[in-house]
Amino acid sequence: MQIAPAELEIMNVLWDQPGIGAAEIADVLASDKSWNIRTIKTMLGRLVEKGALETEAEGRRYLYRPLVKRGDYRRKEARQFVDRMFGGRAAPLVAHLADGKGLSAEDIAELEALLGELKK
Amino acid sequence: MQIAPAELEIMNVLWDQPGIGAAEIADVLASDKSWNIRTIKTMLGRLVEKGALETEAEGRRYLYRPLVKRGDYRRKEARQFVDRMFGGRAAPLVAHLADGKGLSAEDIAELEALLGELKK
DNA sequence: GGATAGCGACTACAGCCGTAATCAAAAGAG
DNA sequence: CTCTTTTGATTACGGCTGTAGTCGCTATCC
Repeated sequence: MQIAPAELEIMNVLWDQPGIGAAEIADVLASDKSWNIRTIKTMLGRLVEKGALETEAEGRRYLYRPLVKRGDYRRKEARQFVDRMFGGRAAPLVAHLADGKGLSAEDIAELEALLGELKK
Repeated sequence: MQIAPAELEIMNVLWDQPGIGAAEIADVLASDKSWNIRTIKTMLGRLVEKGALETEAEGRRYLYRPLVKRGDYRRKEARQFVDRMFGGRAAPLVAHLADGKGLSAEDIAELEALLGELKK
């Protein structure tokens, strides 16, 4: 399943707070996006159509809930991205992030811990 | 500048072998894509229009050469991707790749070396 | 020297995306 | 009950993508 960038913003809200309605989503997004509520509803409709969300009627409105797990989606996208951009090699990706100062000290510590895990 | 996935395939060929023509690109891609030469030419045209490629006339054909550096492009895309999918944190991305067995032993070794560098 | 093959330029077209407007129904305001 | 507001449903529309087809020109093969 294919989730467009703008749709992903909606999914992110719903992954954090499953089971809310269009208006609540608009409220959450209002802080950094200036999307018309219409726009949000259009994207909700498309996401339902795609099978990424399910709806539950609550009175005369819908509550939305993800059908796709955030982790699963991220995993799939991460692999696709690494394949497209780096021929499937993860190391160059990290190298690029590092190079562009995309890694905080915290990230580095976390990565070290991760690698420790992986070596076992 | 925005390079679409299919266009990126073309760019990858040209980053490896700058200064070749449409037919050569088609040859290189023939192994894993089944793109009509027309399709390739269309994408070349769009890439030139976007400023991602420059052309040099050689007789009655063009040779193409990237104007965008592979490293620069990758860096930008990597950051965008991490922002979109992981809220800007690189560690979760690597964790996901690891989880899905996207990391070879070689990758892990490479990452360790990288982290060693970064800690300095 | 006429037919053919290969080239770039232009055109096509459907599907997806971002961004919404319009519409109809229902629910609440008076 | 009638008017307004809210909500989902349907429709719009231009730009980007993937995937070519057509046109006109020129170099080349008989």
